[in-house]
Amino acid sequence: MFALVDCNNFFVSCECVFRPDLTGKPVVVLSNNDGCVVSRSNEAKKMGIPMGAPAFKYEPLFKQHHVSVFSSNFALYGDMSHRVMSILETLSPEIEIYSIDEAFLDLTEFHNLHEYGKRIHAQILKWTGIPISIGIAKAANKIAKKFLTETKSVYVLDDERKQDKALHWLKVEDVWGIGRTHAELLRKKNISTAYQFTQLPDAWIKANMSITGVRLKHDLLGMTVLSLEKISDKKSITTSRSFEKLFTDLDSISECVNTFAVSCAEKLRMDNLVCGTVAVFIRTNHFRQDLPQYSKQIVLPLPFQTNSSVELATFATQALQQIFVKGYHYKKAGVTVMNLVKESHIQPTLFENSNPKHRSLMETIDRINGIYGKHSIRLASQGVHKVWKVKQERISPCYSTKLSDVITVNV
DNA sequence: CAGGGGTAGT
DNA sequence: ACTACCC
Repeated sequence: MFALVDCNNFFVSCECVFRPDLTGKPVVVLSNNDGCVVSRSNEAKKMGIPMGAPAFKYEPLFKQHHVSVFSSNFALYGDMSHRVMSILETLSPEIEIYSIDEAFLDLTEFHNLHEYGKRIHAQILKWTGIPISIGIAKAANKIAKKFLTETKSVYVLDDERKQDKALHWLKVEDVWGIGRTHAELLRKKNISTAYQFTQLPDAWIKANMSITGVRLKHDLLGMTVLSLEKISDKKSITTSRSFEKLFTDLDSISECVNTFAVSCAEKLRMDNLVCGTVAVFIRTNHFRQDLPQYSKQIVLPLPFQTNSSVELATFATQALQQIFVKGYHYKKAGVTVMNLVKESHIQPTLFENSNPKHRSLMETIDRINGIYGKHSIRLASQGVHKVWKVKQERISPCYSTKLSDVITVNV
């Protein structure tokens, strides 16, 4: 038996741990740049604020109903996630961390699973303040997440009857693995429950939803025995941002792309990885239907594997020059590094002998930036005056990761 | 005035 | 290159 543990309204719950006065009130957390709603308290959900709602459109509603609005504080959420996961690690012999707020546990060796689930729930709540939901089922599939998490805090699907009931109850659009497009397709075919989906012929599913759809059907029917997946190595790293305004000139975008490339290089070095390929994309604002649209990505294989900020920035700039077209208003760009390899497994090339390039220079820069702040030393190509900033007007303190933000308790 | 970071399949 | 999906 496996458990799926899911933190309830995770980002909002993190904020409420340190603001208990907000418990039971409408609270939302916004995405980067204060763009969209990405986490909602139950009260905010009840008010009809949808997931992904653009903040500017809902500003009047926030005001009117005194909704507490927070910018995203990933230092806080990352730390709270780490706390939850480390406790879970002590409660199960094996755990697969699926995302910042979800994990699978192997409970094979435990008896009285309902009881054990309640114990996990109580301990996480008491030690972190985060409420969680736990679904326990035969396979580590994501079968009825909704069923498991919306009925009560612990739900055990331990026999055929309950499994079947879940399939009938679960709306097809709520199945993990069925997104907007396929949900609509299935609706048109009058398929509304997960059970009805499992009754479709494999051939139809394969033709319309590809091999992943067929696998999903088999997972739902319990035909596949899944187990905890090895936490796999990262396959790519992306840094991308929307710009604060529309850019039309190559120079401005180039400064951004250089900064993204440097950020990717830093992430690579943090994981002791090098990359063999870099990709760059740029795109216009697709909400502006009054402006001509353009979106392009280019993939550039590198002549040698590297994690040097200097090299990656140089190659990313070259790539950008190949896809930049004058005359468009650009809104977003990004850099992705791929073909990641451990630094210790570098394939030496015939004509390059200092791999990864600039090693000691990068170590020095990382150390200095670690002491004096992120962009203390940067490439001139990142822009001399420009400091990259995201809109975060309503960010909460870093209660648990920054000494000066630790709360004071008056006794 | 509308996010960012991933994976997999065709 | 593009689509669909996940959080």
